[in-house]
Amino acid sequence: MDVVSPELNSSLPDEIMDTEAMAMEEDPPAETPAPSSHSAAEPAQVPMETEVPEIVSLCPATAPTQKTEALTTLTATDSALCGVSAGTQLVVTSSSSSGPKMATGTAAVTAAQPGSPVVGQSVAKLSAPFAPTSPANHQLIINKVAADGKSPAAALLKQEGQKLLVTGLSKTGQPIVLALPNTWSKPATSQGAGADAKTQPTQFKVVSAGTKPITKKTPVSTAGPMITKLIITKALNNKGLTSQATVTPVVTGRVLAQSTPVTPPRTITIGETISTTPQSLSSSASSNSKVAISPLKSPSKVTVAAQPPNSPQKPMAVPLNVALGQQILTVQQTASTSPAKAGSSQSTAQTVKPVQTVAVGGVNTSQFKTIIPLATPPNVQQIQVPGSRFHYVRLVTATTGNTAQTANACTTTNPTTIQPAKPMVMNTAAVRMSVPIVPAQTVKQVVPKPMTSAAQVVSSSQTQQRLIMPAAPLPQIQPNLTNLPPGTVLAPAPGSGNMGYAVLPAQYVTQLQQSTFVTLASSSGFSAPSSIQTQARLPLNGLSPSEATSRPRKPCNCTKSQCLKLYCDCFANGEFCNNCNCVNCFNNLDHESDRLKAIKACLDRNPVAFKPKIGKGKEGESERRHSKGCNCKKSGCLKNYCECYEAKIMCSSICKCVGCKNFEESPERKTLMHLADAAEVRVQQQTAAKTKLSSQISDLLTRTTPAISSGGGKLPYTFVTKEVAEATCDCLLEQARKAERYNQPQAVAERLILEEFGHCLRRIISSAAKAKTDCSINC
DNA sequence: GAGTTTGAAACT
DNA sequence: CAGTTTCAAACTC
Repeated sequence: MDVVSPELNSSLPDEIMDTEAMAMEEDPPAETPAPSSHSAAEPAQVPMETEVPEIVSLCPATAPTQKTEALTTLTATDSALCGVSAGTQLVVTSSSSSGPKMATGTAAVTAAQPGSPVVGQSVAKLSAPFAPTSPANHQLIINKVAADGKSPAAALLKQEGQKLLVTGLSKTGQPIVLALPNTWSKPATSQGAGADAKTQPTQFKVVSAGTKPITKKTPVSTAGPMITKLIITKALNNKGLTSQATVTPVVTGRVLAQSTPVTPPRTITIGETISTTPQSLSSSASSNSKVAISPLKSPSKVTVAAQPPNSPQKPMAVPLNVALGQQILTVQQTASTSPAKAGSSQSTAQTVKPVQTVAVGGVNTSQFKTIIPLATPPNVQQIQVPGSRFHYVRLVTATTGNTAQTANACTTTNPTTIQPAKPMVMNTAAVRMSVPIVPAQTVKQVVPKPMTSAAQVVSSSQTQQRLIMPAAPLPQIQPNLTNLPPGTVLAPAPGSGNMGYAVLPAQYVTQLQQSTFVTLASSSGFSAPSSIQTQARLPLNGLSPSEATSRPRKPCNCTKSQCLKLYCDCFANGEFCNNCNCVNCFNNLDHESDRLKAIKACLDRNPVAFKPKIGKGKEGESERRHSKGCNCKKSGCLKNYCECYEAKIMCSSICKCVGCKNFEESPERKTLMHLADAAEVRVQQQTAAKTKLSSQISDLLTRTTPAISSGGGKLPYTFVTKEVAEATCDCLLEQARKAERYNQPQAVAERLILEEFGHCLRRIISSAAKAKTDCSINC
């Protein structure tokens, strides 16, 4: 598979690079030692990267004979994993044998495939010594085994009892879930197979969706620095549910190639079945028991959003039509609502999951990395990088053969959901695309706005999405990807033909994420909503995640900038204009070329133009502060003209403002804050009151809604019917006549009438209550 | 809603 | 880098 050129890699954001950094150039696949050898104590030399915990790359070398395609790539950074990589060998064994039979407790990850070459030497090694077992059980168990059983890495894992959940899709769309149980430390039964038999490795259950046959052998990218993140790439051979899992080549760095026959989706669970760890997604970020695979410094936690296995029982297919160029790709997402099935080989669902989401959670949920590859070629991987406003989409082309296969799989899975679409003709060489596409705030759980441009994503429903990319080749622009806003199309990687880097607009991703998350939520039993929201909530420009999430993007009103300058908030936020009031807007895919140029121009002027302005301040200072500081002169920094005030932060030492009143002790600021708080409270109260009133009215209507009787409109619970009103009036008139008859004063007459009215009301109410009671009894 | 004010972005 | 202009949002009436 073709991979991004080194140049592009170098230009990628750090987060991305970290993920990719694992490139295992050192060990060509062919030279990869046999799995058995890996099981030995020989520790792989893993390049350590900075503070980030060493990353383990579970990338088996590609067997010379294997023709494979890049599949699922899991990237994770974790101390535990790092420890593993550094000190121990990771053998990934995919095996159909039942999980219980698998050895557990060691630091080795084994991928079962007899005879399959294993692991890159650079780090963790993937070996495949599993006796192929029952096909029905498409479990891949990755056992982490210390070479000598005393590996520090193993110890680390045991000590922390971390949990690793990795879910992803193979390139062919097969979901792969790696779950590292928090029961790391718990010794399990020894594994009889492989060199790991002596060890007591913790079990990794790897269940993946069936893979497709890959006809093409793609080059593996060796370029790029060593990754600090864990990259697990694996292809499973599920052919006919009986085939052996094949761990193939891996990719150092980026894309893994692998050839495997198409099979039902499999879920790879490390350590535990998904069903046993339902909380993983939702609570992963906050759970200390989990191993954090994070590009950031989160040594103790690794949270990887899992892509739930397809479940035949309740498949939720989310077809995604992607038009790249003039071609349309159909991507279908299938979610399973029955997590228990995840671990079983029967996961079976014939469907292929095109979308892969890998969320690498940092500490406290604020750091994530999400990769959502689309099953169809090119695979689209969404990467949510912690600390970045943008979401990155990684597009990996697949072979045409795969494309057809994917389409078929989708059809098989859920024909009704499949959208007629042309398979995209891709170059045989796979191209990885990594570009920021969406500001974090856009990844919120809100209904995406409909795209106004035909060239943009069209979402006809929650289950259908269409990405349309410009047909014309885009300029060979390779802006600084680190700060690249959405919508950019990058120059094609060498050998990738026309393929380029396409940046999807925020809406695209929002929609895509929604569907993906829904899929995740419905399957595997995780509390998807929470996890999704957690993932989606990244700090944006100083706004708390909740704020960013709840605040809808304001439409711009640009008239002269064509929305291609930072004046435009949409553009500045890396979004396409959508439902805006702008005039002559170029901030859309219709003008992708111009947009790219504008982006490049902005980046030329300011390399960090698209980075959040609100970031962490110096130590000891406020947690959040404006990266550049404001320059207010007249507003006293107490109006929204001031970017600091607007972000609800106080001015800092780097501000150049004049007459600043936006500081902690400022009485004006306090007053404003109080007023603002009071106003907010009022609004909340009003909202609550309205809600309550509405609820009460609704409830009242519900309770008093009369059932129409057959007799002409009489309603059992109606207090005042026509007859009752007439009778009441008669009573009142009778009182009036009585007063008149006895020449009573008017005041007395009025009193008599009112009293009678009161009597009538009481009788009406009493009758109504009785009728209601009777009805409730009879009905 | 029109006009004004404001400060960031863009330009020189 | 500083000064000026442009621009769109925030604000006022």
